[in-house]
Amino acid sequence: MGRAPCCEKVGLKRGRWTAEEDAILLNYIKANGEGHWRSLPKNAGLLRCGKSCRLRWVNYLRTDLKRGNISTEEEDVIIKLHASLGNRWSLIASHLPGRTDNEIKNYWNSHLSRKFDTFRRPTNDEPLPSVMNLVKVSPPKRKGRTSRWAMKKNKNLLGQKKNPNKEINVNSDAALPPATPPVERERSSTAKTSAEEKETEGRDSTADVGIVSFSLGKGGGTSPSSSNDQSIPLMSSPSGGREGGTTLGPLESIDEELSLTFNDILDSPLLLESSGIMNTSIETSGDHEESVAVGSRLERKNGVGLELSSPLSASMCVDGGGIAGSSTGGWFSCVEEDSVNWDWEDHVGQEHGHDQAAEERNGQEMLAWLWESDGGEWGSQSFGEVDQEKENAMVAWLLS
DNA sequence: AAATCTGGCAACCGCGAACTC
DNA sequence: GGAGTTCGCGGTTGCCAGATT
Repeated sequence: MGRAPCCEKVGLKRGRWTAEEDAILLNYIKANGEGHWRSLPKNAGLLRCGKSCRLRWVNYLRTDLKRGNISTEEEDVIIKLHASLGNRWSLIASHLPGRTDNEIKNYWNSHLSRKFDTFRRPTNDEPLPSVMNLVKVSPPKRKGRTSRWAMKKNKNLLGQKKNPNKEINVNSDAALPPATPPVERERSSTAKTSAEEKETEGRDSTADVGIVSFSLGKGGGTSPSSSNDQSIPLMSSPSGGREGGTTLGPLESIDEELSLTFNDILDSPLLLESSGIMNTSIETSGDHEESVAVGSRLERKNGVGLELSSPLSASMCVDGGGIAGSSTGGWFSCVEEDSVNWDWEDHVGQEHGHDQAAEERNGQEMLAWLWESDGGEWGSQSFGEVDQEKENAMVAWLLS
């Protein structure tokens, strides 16, 4: 079915909205309510496309919009939800009252995706480095403007400058936001500033290489495992570490306190002093421990699989019921974004003879395992505690 | 002081789903 | 049930501020 243009575009104004147009639109919606976007411009006397009016309202004029910085808490939510939901900005925005999908999308594209690019997954053409270098090498010096983060930093140091030529508010009505104001995303916490500084430093200077170590603690526990005894907790099972199996579900179900965000890693002194080697230790139940060096070796023993989806998150699964030897040890990824997802199977799996057929087999095994609840069918036990793990795994697996 | 360059963000575009008649 | 319309979403574009050369 074809789609008619939302409106006649001839003679319509485009580009930035003026304060006057904002006032007209705002007053009209106040009087008549939102909706009927197609007829709204005509009724309101605006020479704008209905879609444009809607967008302006949704992204800017709505009175319930939160103005100002994206807080670190919001940023963490964005990161986690993006890892879980992907680029479903409207869904992500629905978890952040007062934030619009466009705002979040822009924030992700301009702030967060760049961070993740640092840790991007190697392309097929690129050989997997024997050591995962987490520290950026200094790029060629570039001409032109520095990053806005650096600018903000400078602003903080030098004092706030005025922004002289932004549009003025059309009236004094407090309900009417200024038209296209400068939105200063001053970072609100010292931790964030610290991360930004690291980011800037990482770009502008040649970093020495150090060692990054962290451990995967089961049930929220952190098990110091690296040679320098420094470890930071990665995401842990929301169910808290039951003997015989730990599976991470979708990110939203993960205990906030136990999840490691990208900022946590960036903020970690471990990264600052890093040499690029990530030593990952998994302590599953106390009776055995697995250690892998990220990017170089992945040992898969005793049915333990590890998938480090990205430096943002790592998930592990412990064989507890019949999927031993699975070459898809990481049953699902909490990160859907390809550029972010560091899929062990692409690299390590080959080393271990991983192939497509095996992957399909494992998918079937996964299904079989999930199906084989005690009652033999879904719902027979209404997913008690024992099956919650499987349910989570199934949901994540299907999402992936 | 001018030119160059880049990041950030507002706005646009096109598609598909949902809705209406 | 089908055609037309509206809405909402995600990707992309282009303007602008301002640091650097």
